[in-house]
Order: sequence, then structure tokens, then C-alpha cells
Amino acid sequence: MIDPKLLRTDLPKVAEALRKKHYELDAALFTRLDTDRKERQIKAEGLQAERNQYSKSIGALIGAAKAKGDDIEPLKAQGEALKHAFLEAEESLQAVQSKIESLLLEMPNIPDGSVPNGKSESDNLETRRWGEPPTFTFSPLDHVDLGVALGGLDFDRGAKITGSRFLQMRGQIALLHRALGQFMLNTHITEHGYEEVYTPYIVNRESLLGTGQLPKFEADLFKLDDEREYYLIPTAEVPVTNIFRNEIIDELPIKFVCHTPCFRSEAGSYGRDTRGMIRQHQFDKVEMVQFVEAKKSWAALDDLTTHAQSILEKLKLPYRRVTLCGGDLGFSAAKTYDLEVWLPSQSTYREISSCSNFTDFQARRMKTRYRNASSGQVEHIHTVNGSGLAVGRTLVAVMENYQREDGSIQVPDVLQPYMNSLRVIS
RNA sequence: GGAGAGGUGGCCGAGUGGUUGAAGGCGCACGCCUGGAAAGUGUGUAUGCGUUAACAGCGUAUCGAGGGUUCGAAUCCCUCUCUCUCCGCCA
Repeated sequence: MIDPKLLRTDLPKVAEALRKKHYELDAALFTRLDTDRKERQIKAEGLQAERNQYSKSIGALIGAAKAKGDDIEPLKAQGEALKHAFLEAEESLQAVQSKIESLLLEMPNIPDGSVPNGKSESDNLETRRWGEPPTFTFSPLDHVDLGVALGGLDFDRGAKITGSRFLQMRGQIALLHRALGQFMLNTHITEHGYEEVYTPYIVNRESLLGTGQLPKFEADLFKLDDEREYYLIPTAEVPVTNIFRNEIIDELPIKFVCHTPCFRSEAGSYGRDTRGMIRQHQFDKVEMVQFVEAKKSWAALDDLTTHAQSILEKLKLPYRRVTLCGGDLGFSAAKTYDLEVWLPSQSTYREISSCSNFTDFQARRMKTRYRNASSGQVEHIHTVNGSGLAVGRTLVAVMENYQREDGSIQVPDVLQPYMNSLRVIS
């Protein structure tokens, strides 16, 4: 959530910054609500102070009245009157505060000044390109044809077991998929300084509010039919980032990596990527999450992005990096770099990782803070996260880029130790 | 699923209706003491919100969460939640 103090002091500037995200901030509404809030809060707290003071003195007043033989009922009635005046003011304050809270919870993070203008994906800015797309002496197949022919990908049975956008993997393809996850996890642990965490795959509403999936994006989530309001995680970002919800952290930075399945309802994307495993309701992802001091989040984003890139480079998969434009930027992010891997079947680069700085936006929603050693003050931390990488899409990329004319797939060198030294999938 | 016991500050632990944001201890910070240290000793040591130039003062909230009773609730009542113990079941 955006710092309410910033909204009060610099409303036009915030509204202007949010326009880059194509969000129209209703400044008049906010000002009106906040003016009301201030007025009502001062009134309610004043009445409460009066009531507290009266309660403290009533013992003596009753004692004195009794000594004189006076009726003590008027004294109690006075207390009652104070209570009712306060409760009325309190109720009116609550009403306006909950309106402000809803408004704040639906307001996206402020994009960083360096974020390019633009409306959609096509306005994203390419900032890096690595590797050469492979050239084939035959016409390359897509991962569906390759995987089905190898008996490793089974979309029909996935659909039978569950429904569309689910798949089953088998044999050496399933092994390749598992090897990719293990390789990514191990690399981040041993080479990039992350600590492994295992978390629940089902989260509550508070956690989703904390990272920003709720209240606005309920439709993207799978919700359990249960009175407890539980949801399947759409990304490990949710459970991992919420580890420190409502906590004050002593030692920063903290770097976690977590391999989980992710569940997305993909509502509203019915026509897109219907073929293959690019867009599934369930996919595996290795997620990196960093908790850092406010001053250090931009360096952390650069750092984390190179960690994701190194996975692609070790796998020798050609990719490019784009900086998302304002219109394509997610709700909670201040800035995002997407990594896109080359897919021969589509002759294009497709998203395989998304690395973002959320500044203090998630931390404010989660109330995650740290004690600034130099100032002694408690401050909100910054959160930075990114995929390192989406495992399903990496499988697609390996299959397509490493395919051979006979339909077999060469195993990338770095994966062989994870696959019992298997060199070719056939 | 059944039965019972509990959730108080960074930690331990008092506190069953009225100067309790909360005794006491530990830890931590700073000072005194000391040649230096330990011991001893003194002071301080939660977070949010509001007001404010102020991280000064003042006000307000918070004793798992929410609701209720009362002039007044950490203390009484209700609901939820989490933890622990025993039985059952089970990966």
C-alpha cells in the first residue's frame, strides 16, 4: 500500500505517477475522505479522553456522594452519556476509515521514475540479449509434438484426470522436469546465497492481501470450498513473502528460494496459449525472494535478475531481458524486468521469469519492518522477488532448443548430473 | 473425531473489575564504580494512529482475534483461532 502520509502531502504527484500505470487516482475522493477522517478522529479521541478521565475520577465522586448521602445514579448516568457520545463518534470514524482502507488496498504501487511509458507488452523495452537462437537443418517441432511423440507429455490424460490446461508427464520428460527444478534450487543455494524454504501451498486471505493478489485479483485464484477462505498459491511469492508478516526483522538482508507448484485459474485468458504447456492451471516454479533495507532494493533487484539470468546461461538458452512499461507493470511492482526465452517453434521470445522490486508496498500491507541500526527507527523493509525460473516453461525451452532431427532431445550438460548421466532423451 | 489445559512486553513471569502499557526477573543500551574486566549500582528499554517543525510533549489504541456486559475490562460472558496433554485415527 502507498504511504498514506505521502498521499496527504503529495497527492497530485502520486496521481501523476500512477497515471503511468493507467490508474486514475480519485484525488477529490481521497481528500474528502481524509478530511472527514481527521475531523472524526480528533472528535472521537477527544470524547474517549473525556470518558477515560471521568472513569478514573468516578470512584472518588461516588465515595463523596455516599458520604453526603446523595444519590449516585446521576453520576453513573453522566458516565453513560459520555459513553454514548463516544460510541457514536467512533462509529462514524470507523465508517470513513474502512472506506479509506478499501481505497488504499485497491491502489497500485507507484512505478519507479525509470519505468518506460507505454500501454502494453509491445511497449516494453529490451535492455539485454544473450545467446544466439539455434539454427536447424530441419524444421523444428514444438514441444507438444516432441513430447507426445516421446511419450513424455500427455495432455489428453491430464484433461481426463482433471480438465483442460492440466497435463501429465512421464518417464524421461518427467525426470527432465524434476532435474530442472533441482538444478535451479541447488544453483541458487550454492552459488547465489539463498536459503531454501518449504512453505504451505494453501494460504489464507491475509497472506494474499499482504502481497497484493487480493482484493483485486480474486478471479485469478483457485479458492477452496471451505469456510476458512483458503486459496491455492498462485506463486511461492505469497507464502514466502508472508513469512515475516506482522514482524519486525532484526537482521537483513534475508534471501529465500522456494520450489513450489503454482495454481492459476487463468480466468480471462481462454483463447491464449491453448496449445501445450505454456499456460497451465498448475506449474512448478522456483522463486527467489529477498527482504532488504529500503536503500538497497534497487541493487537487490539487479542482483536477483542476474541470478535468474545465470540459470538460462548455464542451460545455454538464448534469452532477452525487457523492462516492463507502465501499462504492463503488475499491481504491486514498482519496476519489473522480464526474462524471455527463445522458443524456436514460435520464433519468438516468451516470458520465463519476472523479477520485481515492490519497494515498501508489500511491506506496508504486511506490516513487515526492521530496525534501522543507524537511526534506531523502525522502518518498512523492501521486498524484491523473481522467478528463477518457471520450471514448466524452462522444460518447453529445453525441449525445443535441444531437439534433434530424429525427435530426440539432447540433455544440457548441467542437467546430466541430475539425470543419472542421461545424455539424450529418446 | 472425543476429553482437558493454556495464549500477558525481545524472553520468563505476576496480575479475577478502578492511576496496569502493564509488578518482578532475564536480556539489551548508556552511565557510575574499576588499572581493565567481572560483580555491584543507577537510568533507560514495545508498536500503530492522531496532533505537531519535532524520532519533544500531549491524546488514543493494543495483554491471541472479534463481539458483549459495565460509569470503568488483561481481569466477567460469547464466538473464533492457535498451542500443549491424553484417547482414537493416520502419511
